[in-house]
Amino acid sequence: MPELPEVETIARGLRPVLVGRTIISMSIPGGHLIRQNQKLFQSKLIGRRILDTHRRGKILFLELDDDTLLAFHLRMTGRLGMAPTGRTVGKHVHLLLDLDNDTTLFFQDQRKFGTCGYYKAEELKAWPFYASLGPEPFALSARDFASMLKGRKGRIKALLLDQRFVAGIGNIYADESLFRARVHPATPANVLSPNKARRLHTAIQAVLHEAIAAGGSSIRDYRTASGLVGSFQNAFHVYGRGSQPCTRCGSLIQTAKVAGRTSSFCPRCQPLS
DNA sequence: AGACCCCTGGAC
DNA sequence: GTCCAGGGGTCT
Repeated sequence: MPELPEVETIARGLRPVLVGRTIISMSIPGGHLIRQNQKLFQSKLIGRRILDTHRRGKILFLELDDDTLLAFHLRMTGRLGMAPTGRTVGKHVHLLLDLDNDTTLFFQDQRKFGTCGYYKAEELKAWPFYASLGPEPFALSARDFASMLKGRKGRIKALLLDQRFVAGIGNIYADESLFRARVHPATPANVLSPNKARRLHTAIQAVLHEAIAAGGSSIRDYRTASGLVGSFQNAFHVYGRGSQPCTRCGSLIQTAKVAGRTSSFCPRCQPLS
């Protein structure tokens, strides 16, 4: 599932092949997943040059040359990739942007949870989800993180998954960060000791950095912009490892629903204090 | 805080 | 055939 490291990997992979290219034609098979009127969408995008790519939380942006942006949210199974123009890309393709060098950017999404939206830069803050995003994890100091936990009675796992609290973390990286910090996912945020809060902050940044360096985690669907699998799934300690032995202590990894999500943790390394 | 919804396909 | 995966929206 594309979370921060996967979206960052895609944004970096697309940058060298998209920057400077102009959109010369496009198609919207099926018409799903586009947040705006299709004709309007089409009339705005043809002729636009792509200036850069960037990521905010789990959103991937293409910056266009008239101070507008194309925003992709890949949700569960969304995928962005490049192909020679005209080549059949496969099933579940919802948007094709043909570029001026006989390549095509495609947006594929088996489960159709993903979205694509077109925004004027100054109108972006009118998108409620974007406007309410919390800080980027790498821009968050340990001190600020600790103070954000104060007064939050909810469970720490729910908070990590809340994009308004901190942007970009999903189920995989929440579980892996909590394991590394030795914090139980159901711990109320406001009872975390200063020491544990600091460990968790360190763990989040380390896990995300390592996952980006590994090109993300490929459980099933995720691929980089050039179609490669990531490798961070090989470094998982808890995610998807229910009833397998803990890599640290050998206890069996447990699973439980926390914040409506399957959560994997080591009952011995991550005691509920 | 939890339930349901969106959607498809893999596991059983 | 049933269950499950889960990001975000919405409703209770």
